[in-house]
Amino acid sequence: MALLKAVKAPHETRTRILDAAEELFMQHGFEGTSMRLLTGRAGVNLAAVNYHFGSKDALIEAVFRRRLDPMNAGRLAALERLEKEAAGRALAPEAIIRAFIGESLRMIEDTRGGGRNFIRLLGRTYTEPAKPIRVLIGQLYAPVMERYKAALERALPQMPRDELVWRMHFMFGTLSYTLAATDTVQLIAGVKPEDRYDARLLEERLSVFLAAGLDAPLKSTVKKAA
Amino acid sequence: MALLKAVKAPHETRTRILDAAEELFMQHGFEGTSMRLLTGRAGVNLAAVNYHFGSKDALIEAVFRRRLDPMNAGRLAALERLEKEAAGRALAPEAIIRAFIGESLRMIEDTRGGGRNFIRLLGRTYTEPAKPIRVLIGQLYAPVMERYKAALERALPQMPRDELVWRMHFMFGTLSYTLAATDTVQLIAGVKPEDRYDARLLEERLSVFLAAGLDAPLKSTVKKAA
DNA sequence: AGTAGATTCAAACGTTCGTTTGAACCGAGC
DNA sequence: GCTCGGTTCAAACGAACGTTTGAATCTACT
Repeated sequence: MALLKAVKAPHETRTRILDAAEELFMQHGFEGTSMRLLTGRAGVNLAAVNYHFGSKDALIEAVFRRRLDPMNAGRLAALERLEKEAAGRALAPEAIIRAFIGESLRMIEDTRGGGRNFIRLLGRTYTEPAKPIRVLIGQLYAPVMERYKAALERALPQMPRDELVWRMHFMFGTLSYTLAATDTVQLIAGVKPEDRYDARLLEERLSVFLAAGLDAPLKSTVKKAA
Repeated sequence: MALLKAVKAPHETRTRILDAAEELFMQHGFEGTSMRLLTGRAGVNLAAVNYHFGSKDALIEAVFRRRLDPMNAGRLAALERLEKEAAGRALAPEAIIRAFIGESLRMIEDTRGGGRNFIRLLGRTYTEPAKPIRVLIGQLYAPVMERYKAALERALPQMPRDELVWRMHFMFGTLSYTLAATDTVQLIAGVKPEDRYDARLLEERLSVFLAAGLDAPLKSTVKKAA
């Protein structure tokens, strides 16, 4: 029957390539990772990437889709769960923030499944110069961002729309930089190594920091400097 | 006499190369920018980069040093000016933040001199995978970071050192992401185009947001989830 | 005018890149 | 037992890469 076909390791080669790509793209970037290095690490033939994915660019897209689609679905689900529980009452901004960042942070504890590799790769990619990748990321994120923007607008009805959009940018920047750069460019000494991958602690620190920034009182007048 | 040599355009070729590199590295990344594209844009011969800088890597380093050395010197000077004015009294955290980010933001208004290109390039580079570049950036920033960390420790004596270091990371991430990604990954729709390069407005928004996050009250106990 | 040093130039160097090719291999279905 | 679609393989493709070369050109000083 159709149900029984391909029992063992249905897409093993595909998966091995995706896993190796995740790790190597994170370490060396897209252009810095050659097909020979990648296929060597994955233990597959050089031609396997082009056979299974078509091209290197298509592989990059597949790497993102594999993780980002469920992650963003999780973000939407978390927000809806939150709104259901609230049953019409206003949501606390910090709860919305936690729903958004929690999904990323939980992946950073996943050392086995390679989720951490992906999260750090993702953080890198927000500032990626290559245009097709930027467009892809933008497309994959657009629905989530719209949804969270709407939720925050309801949670902070008194805040001007302009200001809220900027603060969302700030929040998003903090998250992506924290995920991507804390263990690469060590600009500020003093982070305890054991705290670096403690997702629970990081979620606490981030959400407290971000919630305060998001709720910061507006200065009604821009003070004029001398 | 030795004083009179090379009167007109002392290092014109060097400067043209640095300017082109700044722009192209920002647009296409380091590996995505070939020497042929770069020298073509600069209007110089293909061999000029190797003649004047030695190698592509050395050019990259020169690009950063040209802007980062004076920028970080400016940051140190701004902080010292602040402390001198305070004459021993405690500094407001927000003032320290403004001293730090102001130096970057002023460059983003410099469309003529290419400062904006560099600032955006810099934002990209914090998440750069290539190790030599990470090391270089770390070296160039280390003294400034130590200095600002000390200043913030004095301004916020009640805050645990661990927490402060993380919050500095968050702040730095927000700044670099904001500078790097505002017009590339437009994840959140709604930013008015005319506000995007208004350094004055951006400094207001950023410093209010960051100061609130930095000052956020600590949760004394990490609440336990079910 | 002549020369030495610095700079520019066109051309080529060897290497590595992503991709393609066509044969070899595999496991299930008539 | 044989065939056939799916997959893997070694080998090669042309293009693009960073760098080097050696002659040509320019500039400043005797």
